[in-house]
Amino acid sequence: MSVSVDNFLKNVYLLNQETGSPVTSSHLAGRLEISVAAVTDMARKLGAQGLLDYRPYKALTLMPAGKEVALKIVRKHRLWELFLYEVLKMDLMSVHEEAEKLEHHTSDDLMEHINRFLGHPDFDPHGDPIPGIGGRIPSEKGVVLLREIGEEEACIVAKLRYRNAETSEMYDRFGLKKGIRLKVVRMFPFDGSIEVEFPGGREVVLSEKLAQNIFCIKQ
Amino acid sequence: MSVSVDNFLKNVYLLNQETGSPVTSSHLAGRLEISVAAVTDMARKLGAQGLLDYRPYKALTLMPAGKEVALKIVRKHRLWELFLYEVLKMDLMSVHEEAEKLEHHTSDDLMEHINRFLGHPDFDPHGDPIPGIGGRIPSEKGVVLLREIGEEEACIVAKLRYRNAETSEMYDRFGLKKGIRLKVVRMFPFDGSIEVEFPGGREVVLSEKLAQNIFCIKQ
DNA sequence: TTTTTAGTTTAAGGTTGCTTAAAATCGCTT
DNA sequence: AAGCGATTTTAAGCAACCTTAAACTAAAAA
Repeated sequence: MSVSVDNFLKNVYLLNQETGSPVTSSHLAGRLEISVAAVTDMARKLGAQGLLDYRPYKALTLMPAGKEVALKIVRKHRLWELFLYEVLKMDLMSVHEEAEKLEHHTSDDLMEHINRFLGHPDFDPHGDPIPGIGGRIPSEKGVVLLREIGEEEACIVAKLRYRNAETSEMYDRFGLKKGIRLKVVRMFPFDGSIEVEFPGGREVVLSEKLAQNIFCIKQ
Repeated sequence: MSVSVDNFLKNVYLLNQETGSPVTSSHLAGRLEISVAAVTDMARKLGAQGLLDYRPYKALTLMPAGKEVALKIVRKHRLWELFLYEVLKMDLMSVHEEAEKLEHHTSDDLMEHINRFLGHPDFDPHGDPIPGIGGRIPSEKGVVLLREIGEEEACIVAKLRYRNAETSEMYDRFGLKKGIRLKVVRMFPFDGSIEVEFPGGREVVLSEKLAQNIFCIKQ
């Protein structure tokens, strides 16, 4: 499997997970930062290999073999992220970019050494589940979007979705971290923004766009 | 820098180090397992970029900028090898192949995190020196080829040069390891083979070809 | 139903890094 | 000094992955 193929399949998987909607060529092209034509090309090729269900003008769906490849790469990505963060003490902001490269050049054997070293973890430092070798995904019971928490209710941040360097920077700026306790003060239906209270009493308004990447567990 | 460019420069450097003789296109082609024509192509390209001193029909020499690239890759390779061996407890036989891939996809920042984690080491698990960031190479004072040791003299193995999976397997088979004590029993000028005694009295004859990869320190 | 338009596919072409095969050059031997 | 064998370069071409631009489709709007 080449890097391009791996990345293609991985992003079909992730895009579908994150949006919950069918993956179109243009979505994927945007995410991979390549032309739509290049997506069509690759999709047809992977279709022929039985990795992708490709039918002209239809949404892209992973076939079982393709999903297996995707999950393996996601596993490697998330294990690397945790390793870089926990063991090498790298900045949470850099681990994504590093893992993005390493994931494609890591043998299964090396990955299992890292897995063992980490003690077979279930979640990466952003709170995302690490798929198992068999493809099983650790459950995130009770984890919901911040917007699902009612006003005046408290919650524990369980997952801060990585979008790009900017989101990470904003998390940092606000002091948002996995495990932190937040109280939802007010929701503003007008623009979907949410006011929360940090431990210590500091109150902050989070934009809808940012809040959509914040997951937590009701308390 | 692409992987191919990195590998090209690295192997010009290593080939020159190991043989001590000028690096020809065919030598390099053999080592990189690509055609001689491909070497010429790349050499001309790197010449134009000021990385390599390329003149038709002449031996290949690194220019300062190219040597810098080469040393950086060698540094990354050897740091990774040590890390995989010491921290992740991987097999000495596999670390080379893994490092061969990782070295090209590791940022300077990540590398320094690993360097720090390892305590700024000077030698990799095969005993090869790890170039510093400035390109300084830790000295290997007193390290000589096994054949330089006189008969009836003892020495400590300092370095077992990695050639391929087979050499590693042979080291294993014989029980050759960095730090082990050997006594040279006899040298056979006929075929260059060397008879050595292991701790415990076991005596073994090593072929010239194998012995040429064994370095040690006189005792 | 027809038209519009957003989205997708096809077509033609570029770059990188490789290949094989033919031509050129080097430098040694006689 | 000329020729020969070994090495290197040039030439032509291929596969992967990408591009832009033109042609096409599908599904919503008129």
